[in-house]
Amino acid sequence: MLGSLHDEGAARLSNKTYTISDLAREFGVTTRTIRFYEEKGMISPLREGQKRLFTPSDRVRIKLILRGKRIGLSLKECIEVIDMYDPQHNNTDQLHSLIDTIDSRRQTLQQQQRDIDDMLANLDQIKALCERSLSSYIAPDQGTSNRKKI
DNA sequence: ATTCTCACA
DNA sequence: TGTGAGAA
Repeated sequence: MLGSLHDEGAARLSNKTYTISDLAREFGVTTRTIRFYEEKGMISPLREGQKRLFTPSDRVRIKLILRGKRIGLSLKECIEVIDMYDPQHNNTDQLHSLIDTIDSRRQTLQQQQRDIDDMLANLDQIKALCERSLSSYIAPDQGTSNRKKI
């Protein structure tokens, strides 16, 4: 937020950079997570000594990774989509590929929904069995139960 | 505050 | 797909 004048080397070429904690804060993830993505080859921040320097482009990549994650894409799927982006062209290939990935995701989700519906139905069925079983026990004799103690 | 590595779910 | 601990 604050234009920083206190960084000797960093800001002189109008090259904005971010520290790992800058981006972690901005995106609401831990620094650990960002390092993890780097380890997976999803981003390649510059180095200044040991410190990572993230460029605006790294920042966008992280934003896209997180966006993909939100719709349930695997990290691998996120990369596949992102790496297909080519600023020089139409990116119709990328878009078609993304649509395929989304369709695939929908299929998985719908199958899971069917599985859940199925389990829910089974649950209800077994519960009904239990309740029938219980009522067959207490039905014969309800009057003289044991609640007169105290 | 950041980095790395190893372990762990 | 990440998190936590310990050391530098």
